[in-house]
Amino acid sequence: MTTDTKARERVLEAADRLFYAKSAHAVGMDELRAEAGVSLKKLYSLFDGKDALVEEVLRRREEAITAATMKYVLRASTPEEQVLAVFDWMADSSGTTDFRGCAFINSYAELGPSSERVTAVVRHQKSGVRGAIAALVAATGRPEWVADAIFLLFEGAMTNTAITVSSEPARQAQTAARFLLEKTA
Amino acid sequence: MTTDTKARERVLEAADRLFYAKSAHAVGMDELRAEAGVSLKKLYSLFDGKDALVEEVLRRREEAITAATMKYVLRASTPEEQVLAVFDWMADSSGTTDFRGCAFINSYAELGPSSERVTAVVRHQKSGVRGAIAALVAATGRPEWVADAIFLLFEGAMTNTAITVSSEPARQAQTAARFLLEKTA
DNA sequence: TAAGGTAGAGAACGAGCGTTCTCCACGGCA
DNA sequence: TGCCGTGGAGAACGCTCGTTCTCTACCTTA
Repeated sequence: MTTDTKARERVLEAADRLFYAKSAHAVGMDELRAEAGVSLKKLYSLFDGKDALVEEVLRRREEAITAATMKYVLRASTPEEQVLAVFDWMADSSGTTDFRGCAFINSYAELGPSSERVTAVVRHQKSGVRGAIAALVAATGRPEWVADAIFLLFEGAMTNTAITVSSEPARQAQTAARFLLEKTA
Repeated sequence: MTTDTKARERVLEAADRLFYAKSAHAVGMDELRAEAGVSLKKLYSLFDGKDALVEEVLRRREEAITAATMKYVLRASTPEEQVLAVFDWMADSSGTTDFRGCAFINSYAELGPSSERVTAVVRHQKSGVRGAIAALVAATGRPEWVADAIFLLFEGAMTNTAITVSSEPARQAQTAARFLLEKTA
């Protein structure tokens, strides 16, 4: 049904926004119901409870973030600039006041110990990001350890842009990544 | 009273261990009471509720981590090796199976949105680590942006050693930091 | 020994949660 | 028009949690 698909999307959008902003355990199903504009009955007919909803939100966000970052990457012309573009995405994203860092790291911190499935989704996203950066770096002809370093700079900058509420860490990471690319040319 | 001091320390030690391992909201006050071997009455006579306990645990952990890391740093002979020693601490720490990454990032993810005080403690720890690394790097004569980069490598490696359950990220970050120091000599 | 105070064990309380159930209004169809 | 099924609103349920209260045993002291 189209109405079901739309309601589903409204729930996922609201859940993504609320879980990310307030952490999952701080968002009740009733608050989510109100935000999505559906009844509790429909909510539970669309999803198998809160745990399943959290997992689906994370999987959906993984796709959305990948797509958003790729927009920045593909806009760049040289392979080196493509690598550095991921930090432009981060700097722009952290400009919004509701930036809270990496949703996967956050979910791992909150739910990882109690949910093997959340842990699996988080590991999947991390290996995906690492692989994507590795591919971009490989296209520049640099060795793999440079990709490892840039991935870790990316991860460190994600958490610290959130904590410091500033895009500075994103720019600092970009500066370091540029240096690594230059000195390994 | 000595008995109060000892009970206090037992509670803090148990709280630190349990909160870190399972996240704060997943640990009940009764579980904590059992683990610390005190009565609920004593627990509430020693601390002003769970929120205050979480904050005190974080402050205590900040001191403990700083001291533990400094042991590694002071063991090294040259300024450059002192900088790199922080990654030895991380690699060794992540060897324990109960390593869960940075307790401050984890707490920020879980409690930051709902607790301004937790956020303040986390910011304090992050600026402390950043300042400590900056001081070590300054002692080597390198520019400050190198310190920024090494701090972000450190942060990224902390989360990813936990998620991947491996000390590889710590070593990768160390390799990158060594490269940065060499090329800015 | 008797009294009083202290501390532990754990019951009790109130709130909030995830989830299910009840009730009713409404719309399609014979 | 009368019936049935669908879906929404929100009450209800069972559970867990943080916090407080009650009761009792024990230790101290006059």
